Order: sequence, then structure tokens, then C-alpha cells
Amino acid sequence: MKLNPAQDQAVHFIGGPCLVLAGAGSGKTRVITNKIAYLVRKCDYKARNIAAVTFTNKAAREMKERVLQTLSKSEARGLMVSTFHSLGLDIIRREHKTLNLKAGFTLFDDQDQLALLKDLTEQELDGDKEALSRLVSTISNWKNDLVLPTRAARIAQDPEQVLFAECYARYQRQMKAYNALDFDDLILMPTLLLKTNDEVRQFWQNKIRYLLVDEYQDTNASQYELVKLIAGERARFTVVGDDDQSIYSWRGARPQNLVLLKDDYPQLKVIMLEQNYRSRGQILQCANILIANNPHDFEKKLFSDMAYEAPVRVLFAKNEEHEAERVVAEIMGHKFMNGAKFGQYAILYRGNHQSRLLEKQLMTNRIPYKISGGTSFFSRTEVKDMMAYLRLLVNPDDDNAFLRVVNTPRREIGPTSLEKLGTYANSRGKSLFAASFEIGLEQTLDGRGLMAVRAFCNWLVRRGEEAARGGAQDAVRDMIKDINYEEWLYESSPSPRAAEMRMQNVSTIFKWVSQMLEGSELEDAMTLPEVVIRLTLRDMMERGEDEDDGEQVQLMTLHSSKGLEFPYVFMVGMEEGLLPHQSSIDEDNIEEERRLAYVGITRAQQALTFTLCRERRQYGEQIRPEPSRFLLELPQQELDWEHNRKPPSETERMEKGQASVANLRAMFKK
DNA sequence: CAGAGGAGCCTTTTT
DNA sequence: GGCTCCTCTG
Repeated sequence: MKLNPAQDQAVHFIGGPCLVLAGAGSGKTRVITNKIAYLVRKCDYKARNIAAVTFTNKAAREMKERVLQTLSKSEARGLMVSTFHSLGLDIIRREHKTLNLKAGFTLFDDQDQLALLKDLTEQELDGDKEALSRLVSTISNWKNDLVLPTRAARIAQDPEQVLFAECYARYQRQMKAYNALDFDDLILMPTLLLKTNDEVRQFWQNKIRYLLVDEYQDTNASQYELVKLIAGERARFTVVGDDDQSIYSWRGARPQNLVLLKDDYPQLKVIMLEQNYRSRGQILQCANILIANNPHDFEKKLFSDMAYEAPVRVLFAKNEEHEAERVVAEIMGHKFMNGAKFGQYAILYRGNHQSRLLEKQLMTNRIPYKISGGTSFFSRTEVKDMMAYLRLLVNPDDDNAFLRVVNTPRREIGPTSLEKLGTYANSRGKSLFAASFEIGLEQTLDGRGLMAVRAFCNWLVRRGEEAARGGAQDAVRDMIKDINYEEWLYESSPSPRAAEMRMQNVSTIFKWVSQMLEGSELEDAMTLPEVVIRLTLRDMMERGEDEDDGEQVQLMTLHSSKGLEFPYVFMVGMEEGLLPHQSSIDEDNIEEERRLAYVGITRAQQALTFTLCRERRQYGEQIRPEPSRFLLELPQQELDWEHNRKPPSETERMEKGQASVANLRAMFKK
């Protein structure tokens, strides 16, 4: 397919900084992949000097695939396609000495982070959950704004901020002792380093000679800075974004970065992609009209040549079980009539918890499905345990991991022993592991407890040495064997069936680790420390044998659907309180929710179906939700409300204002 | 020290 | 309503 004039311009402009404002479905991935090909084939760039950065692993994977459809393997060799966080990790790994980090550092996920902060603030916050979560987000915001503890203390506004700054300093010291980093550090540390260290900056500017950033509207302050530092004076970069798809402001994303770029680079070339190649007419109409309710920095209007065909439907369900039943029945019926593949259907929802009933329903009907995103796999105890063991193998000073598995399976190391060990370690400023070997410990902890702890630590040393000697595979295998984990699973699981499932998950992890250690045609072999970090970054789902034969219904949150497209899309739970989410209604943050709805709608190619419930159970309580305001904002002539329960016409709504909602509610109760 | 049972929380979204 | 963490008991 030929590029349209705007796309063509976006691909071929390489003389300076370039901003591409790309509406949903306007072919931005095509622009990026074509541009990479253009740089390599026509402009004498080496693939290894080009980096393309996205936000999610899914997007990075997809882009890799797309590039390999355009470029041959040898042409693409060395091309860097990764998430911001992986790029940061690459920089840290190369510069870890300058950053004063030991090689086998651990990456703390948010649960580890939370546990540590809770521990560190026991006296001040005393388990006050709200304050704790404020602390977590305050620290994260500071890091995203490149604010270090000393400056945090200086800019603190009120007593709580002063306290938080002090906790922040404590937290950083402790992380150092654990040889651990958190997610925000993966951006913060490279950015600060590149800012202050000329030599390092030059190296990376020389390495990355052309930078492409996808989903630019999702960058936060430190990522914005990182882009600028890498691009340097020459400012050879292309960023692609859509302010209407900015759905991550809650984690520090600043869509204003799109506007800011104009000020920082007066020579910035701005290109708009407005032709949509994805969605049927009605669907695009819905998207356009919905998003017109938001204020805009850049006016853009998507248009399309695609035909109008089936209208967008709105289905009602009695309750959430019924909703799941209906969606699944719709999919089965539609598939039967049209001979589509299950993989062409996607079910999108606001919150992860909504997947449960859908899963159940799909399972009862023996429909294959795939849930992407969500934390379920990594939040299973057996998976967490295995991760903790792997982390200890690489970095025994990781106290969180230590505490998690020191007595799993049972090693006769109870809370009393651990408390004694903890107090001692604390007083010595050492990790639990390091403290275990000290002579001084014997005054606090003795006898069986001490023996058991030391036995465990010695075992860790042995396995760690084996891994460091290069036998990472063997070390991991021996580790699982040594701890008799399988036996422990059968002992501790409610049924043999459950134990089997759990062992499956353990095997999955083991399989992933092996594959990553060995590498593949497309990916270099990794070292064990790296494997462990990449697992924490969730940077590895389904590599190797692709069971994805296009026969799995796709389930995901609206957030993780961004950047994807599906022939048939269901958006479930279109109710006030769910979408828009109640907390966003309370905080008067409807615009972002509207963008979220916009993202969902624009995923659909052929058909779009909304569903909503008349009754829903929430915290065990029965509620009668109202239909989402977004449904009412859509162009009603394009909508097919089931049973012809159309809400009042546009003019009627204008005249009656609020009354339309009441009408609709009355209609519901029939 | 382990398992059972209860209190209390929860449902925003991700790297 | 269901999950996790905590406490109490054996």
C-alpha cells in the first residue's frame, strides 16, 4: 500500500526534529517502521545506531515484528526497539560502575517498594495506608521530576512533605544497601547521568544517532529530558503521539510535552496524520463526536473512506453474570455466522477485576482466550516464590526476597529468629544475608535458629557461586531441586489438582529463564542477573513457541489495548462509576476517562458493541448503575440500542438537559 | 510452628 | 462477595 502525502512527509523528513500528530488508526506504526527502513536503506544509517522507544512491552514486540516484515534480518541487526524502561536499563547496565552499583542489582517491583516503605515508616505512619500510598506516589513524582532527596527536603511545602522527603532519603539509602532499584530509577538514573557526565552522554549520543519515540503523549518529565539528552544538539528524532490518547497522567505522563516540544525546538516540523484506515464509518463517527467533548491543543479531525455498514450496538444485561454470558453468546453466534477466528474478537474493560466472570464464561463454553496485561500470573504465590529465589541467586542482599522464602519451604526459621536477625542486621546497617555470617550475631541469636539461618545462607552462597561461574542454567535447576519445591507444593496446596497447576507455573518460569539464558535467533543470550530483571519488567511473555494460532479471544483492559486493533470489539461495563470510574468522577477528571473510552472505540475495525448492566454487585452490595455518560455523548443516529430503547433524540436532550438521564433511567426500570 | 478462621480491605489504569 | 493478612488455637 502506498503512503498518503502526510505519511510520506513524515517518513522522509529527517533533517531535524519531527513531531507527528497521529490520530488513532492513521498508520503511525507504518510511518515509524517505514522511516526506520528509509534511514537504513536510503540515508546510510546503521540499524545499530537507531533506537525506537515505546511504553509497553506489547507495543515494542509488535513494532519489532513490523520492522522485520519490512527489513531483512541482516538489515535490522542491532536495531534497538525497546520500552523506555528497558532502554534505561541498558544504559544503567553499561554504566553501572559510574553509577556506583554492584553488577547483580535487583529491580524492586511496586510490591517490594511498598513493603520496604511500610517497613521504613512504621513509627511515623504506623500503618496508615492512605498516608503510605501518598508517600509512594510523592516519591514517584519526585523521581519523575528528577528531584533527589536533598532538593525534596528543600522544596517541601508542608510538614507532611518534609516528613516524606526524609522518608525518601531513608528509602534511597536502604535501596542502596539492598543493591536495588525501582522502576522510576530506570529512567531517573540514566537521565541524571547523561546530564552530568559528558563522556557518557557523548557515548550514547554517538550510539543512538536517530531516535524514534512512539506514544509520545505518555512521556513524563524525566523521559522528556532523557529524549532531549540523547537527541543532543543534532536533534535527530521523530516523536509520534496523539493527545487524545493520553491515558497515563496518573503515573506522571505529561501530554503537554507535545506542546512543549515546539518551544524547545523552534525548527520542529509538525505533521498531522488525519486519515483513518482502521474503522468503519459509524465507529469513527462515534470516536470523533465523543472526543470533541474534550478541549484540544491541536485541532485534528479524523476522516475515512471506509464504508458505513453495521451500526454500533448497545446491549443490556440483567447483571454482570448475564453480561458475560451475553458477550460470549454474541461471539459464538457471530463466529458461527461469519466464520471468523476467535482471535479476531476482543473484550475490553476498565478494571482487571472485570475479567473474572468473562473468563469463567469463556471457560464453561470451552472457548480459548488470552488475557494480556494484568498481574495475575506474577501475583501467584508460587511465581512470587520462584522470583524471590531467582533474585537471591543474583543478589543475596535482597532482603525482601530473603524474607519471602527464608522459610518457604519450611526451614525451622520462625518469626522470633527472624526478628532477632532483623534487629541485629539493622543495628549493623547490613542486609539480613550479610548479617547472618557475623560473629556478633551470636549474642542475639543462638542455637537451632542460628544454625538454620546459616545453613540457608551457606546454601545461597553455594548456588550463587555456581550461577556466577557460568552455570546459570544448572544453578537454577539445582535450586529448584534442592528446595524440593514440588513436594512443598503438594503439601501446601488444597488439592493435588491445584498443586499440579502451580507446578505448571513454576515450569513456565523455568522455561522462560532457560530460553532467555540461551537466547534465540532474534535475541542475544542474557546473563542471569539480566534475566531476573527482565522478568520483573514483564519483558518476556510468550516468546518461543507461539501458541497464538489466532484462535484466542483477547481480553484486556482499555489501557493495555492502546496501540492494538481488532475486527470485533466489545466494550463491557459501560456504566457511570465504572467508565468513567467513580474515583475519576469524584476527582473531576472526566477528560482522561473520555480519552480512555476513545481509545477503546478506536480499537474496533468492523464492529463495535457496548454492554452495560442494570444491576451490578459491588463490594457484595447490589447497585443499579446508570448508563455511562459517554454512551449519551455518542451520535445517537449511529447507535442501535437494544430493544430500540433509544435515549431521547439529540434535540430533546438539548432541550431537557439533565432530564435525558432521568428518561433513560426510567426506561431501564421497565 | 502450622492451619483454621476472622477482620478488614478492596476495584483504576502499568513499567 | 472474595481475597489477603493477621490472630488464635492446637
